[in-house]
Amino acid sequence: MSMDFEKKEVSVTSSRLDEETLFVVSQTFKALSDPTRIRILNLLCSGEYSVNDLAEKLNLGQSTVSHQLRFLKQLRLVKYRRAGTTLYYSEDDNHVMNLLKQAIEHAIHH
Amino acid sequence: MSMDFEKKEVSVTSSRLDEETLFVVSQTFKALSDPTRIRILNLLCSGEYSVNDLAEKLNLGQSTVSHQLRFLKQLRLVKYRRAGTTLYYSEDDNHVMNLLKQAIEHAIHH
DNA sequence: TAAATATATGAGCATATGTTCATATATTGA
DNA sequence: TCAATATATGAACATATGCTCATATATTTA
Repeated sequence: MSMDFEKKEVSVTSSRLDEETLFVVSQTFKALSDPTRIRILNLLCSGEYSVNDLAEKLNLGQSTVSHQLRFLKQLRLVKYRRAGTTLYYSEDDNHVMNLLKQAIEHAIHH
Repeated sequence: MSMDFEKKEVSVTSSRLDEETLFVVSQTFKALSDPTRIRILNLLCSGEYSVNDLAEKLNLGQSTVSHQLRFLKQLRLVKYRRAGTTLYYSEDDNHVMNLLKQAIEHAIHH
């Protein structure tokens, strides 16, 4: 039925976390820790959207969306394609989107 | 060799996120967005530890660890067992621990 | 019951974060 | 080139966050 996601145990590579790994991991989760960013990423799951599209659909200010997209773009979680003066944003990190989807599924079904 | 973790696509149940789901998801990721909490949870992957154990092993203040454990306990990510005056903390949410492990694996191997 | 040990808690502080407002920049078409 | 449209940016502000210090609480043992 295809709403399955992985429940298999994950083995731990290293118990010690080096500084860089710690930073990357915390930054990744920080990106997913804000409701506005979650809503943006969740919408981008369903395709491309311009900044104004996102702002309208999510009822947010244009500036708010733009700031958050800059944040997400900096972490390479989203990318954009230009068409005239319009920028169409889309997801750019399957792994992180998968983490988000897992958390959403888990939250909904519990 | 067992350091595999899931890479399968996850399907999306709903494009609209209700307030509660949004809150739960953001809180979950917020818990994982701080280096100190990541280090604590990562250590708890390998078993039980008292507050002082955690503080020593991670070179943190006792109060810092206690405050963070309260945070994690409130979200039911950890639980504890009492033995005299000592409280032994351990993980209490396989799903969230799995999210953390996936992110760590991904960060290390990229 | 008092001392020792382990942990929890609250206040205070510095820093981080997210939004808003105003404005700058960039692209297109007349 | 100028106006229109879309987006980006920076400053300012309120709030959230995480750590430290001092102290409170709880359990055990003498």
